[in-house]
Amino acid sequence: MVEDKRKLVEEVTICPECKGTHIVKDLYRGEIVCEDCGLVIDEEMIDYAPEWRAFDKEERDKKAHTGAPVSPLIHDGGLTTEISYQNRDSYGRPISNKTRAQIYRLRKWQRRIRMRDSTDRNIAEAFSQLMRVSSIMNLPRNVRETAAMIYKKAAEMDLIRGRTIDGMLAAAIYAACRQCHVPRTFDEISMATNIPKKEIGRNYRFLARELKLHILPASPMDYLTRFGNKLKLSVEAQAKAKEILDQAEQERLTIGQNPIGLVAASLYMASVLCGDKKTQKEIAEKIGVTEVTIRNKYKQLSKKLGIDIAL
DNA sequence: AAGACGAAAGTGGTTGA
DNA sequence: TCAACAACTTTCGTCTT
Repeated sequence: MVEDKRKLVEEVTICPECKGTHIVKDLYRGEIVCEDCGLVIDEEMIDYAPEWRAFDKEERDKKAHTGAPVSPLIHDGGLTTEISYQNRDSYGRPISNKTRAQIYRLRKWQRRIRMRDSTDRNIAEAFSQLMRVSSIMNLPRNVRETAAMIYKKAAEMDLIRGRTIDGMLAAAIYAACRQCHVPRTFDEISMATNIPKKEIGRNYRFLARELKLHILPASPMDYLTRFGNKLKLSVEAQAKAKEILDQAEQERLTIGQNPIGLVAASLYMASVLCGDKKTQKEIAEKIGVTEVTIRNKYKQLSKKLGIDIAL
C-alpha cells in the first residue's frame, strides 16, 4: 500500500544551489527537492492524466472529449419504477397476505437500489470535480485519494443531502490536505473551487464531527516551506524562520494561534534578520493574512522571544 | 511616496451560564 | 439561547524612512 513516494528525477540532475546530485521528486508533497541542501526546485508538478476517470472501455468512450457530449439532463432516462403502495393488483382486487409480503420486500429493495444509484451518481459527479480542482491546485496523489475516500464516506452516510456537492467536496479536500500534513489555507481552496471560505469551514467542521476525523491542529511548520518558497525567500531566511517557530512552539506561544499568521510573522522576521527583506504588504498578499496580523504577531513574538529586529 | 504603525469597529465561531 | 470572549480583519489616520 505505502510504496516509496520519493523517486529520482531524470531531467534535473544537478542542484543549482549546492551542485549536489541528489534531486528527488517528492510525490508526497508535490515538490521536486534537492536532498543535500533542501532547496525546493519545483513545487508545481504537472499532472498529465486526464481530469476524468474511467473504469472500463464504455465509460472511457463516454468521457473522452471527442464525440457528442453526454447530456446531464438524461441521468436515468426516467426509467426508475415506482411500486404502488395500494395493495391491489392491476384489476383493482385486494391481494393476498403472502404476495403482499413479497411486494413489500420488492419495494424495499427497489428503494435501496435507487438510493445506491443516486449516491453513486453524486460520488461520480464529485470525483470529476475533484480531478479538476486537484489539477488546478497540484495536489499530490495521496491527498486526492484521501479526499475521495472522505467524500465517499460522507456520501454513503448521507451527509451530502441538503448541501452542495462542490461545497462538501471543497471541505473534503481541505480535510485531506490537513490529514496528509500538507495543509492548504481556506483561501487557496476557495480560489480553486469558487466556494466561499465560510462555507468550506462550516462544511469541514461538520465533516470532522460526523466522520470523527481525528485531525490534529495544523502546525505552522507544515506551511513553512511552501510559503517561504512562494515568497522566494533565501534558504537561510527559511531556516531562520523555522528556528523562530521552533522557539515559539517551545515557549508554547503557538497554541490557539492561527498557524498562517504565525508563519507570516516568522517569515517576515526572518526576511528582515537575514537581509532579504520583504515588505509586510508583500507577505500579507502572498500568504493571505493582513498586514495588521503580521505586525501584531511579530511584535508579540519578538517581545516574548527577545528577538530584536531593529532596522 | 512607500512602508510601518496602531486604534477602533466589525466578523464568525466558541464557550459557559 | 444568548452574551461575553478570543482571534482576526477592515479601515483609516499618523508617523518614519
